[in-house]
Amino acid sequence: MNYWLMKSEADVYSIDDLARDGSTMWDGVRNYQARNHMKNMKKGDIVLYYHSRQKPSAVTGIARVVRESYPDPTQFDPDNKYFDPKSSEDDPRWWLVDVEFVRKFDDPVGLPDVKAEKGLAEMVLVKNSRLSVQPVRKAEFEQVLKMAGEPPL
DNA sequence: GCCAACGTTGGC
DNA sequence: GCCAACGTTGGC
Repeated sequence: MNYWLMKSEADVYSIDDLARDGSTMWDGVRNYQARNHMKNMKKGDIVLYYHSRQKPSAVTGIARVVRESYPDPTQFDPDNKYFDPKSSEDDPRWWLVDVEFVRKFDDPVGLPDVKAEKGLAEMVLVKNSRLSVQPVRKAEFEQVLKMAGEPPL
């Protein structure tokens, strides 16, 4: 089983929205690296849920992959903001997964805390702040859980 | 709200 | 195939 981190802006789709909906399509990713990570996700993989562009940005909970990659339907819809005229149903360019709610942290782990933690210095989140879907090492996942004061999964 | 870092596009 | 121009992300 693998671990990942996925970013969302809290006012666009927060961990509370995911808790309410139960599960969601992770649509709208238009970055090849992020897409490739989603293509590699397996059912049951665990996801750290991260809120970006807020004060402070923070890991706010945990989600789980419930459906492995399939074409992002928004790329084919001309009325959708994520429409991609260069993509086709025969050869889709963008793929996504479905994730389900697992847990919301009572005490989110803020980015400054992540950066201050020596054991997390190699996290993609610290090294490349722009990637919206990124791999996480098992030890990193466990460290973040510990910092949140959360019991193991 | 600013702007640095990064990714993509397109002219040549 | 290079690289300047442009657009977007996201920390601050």
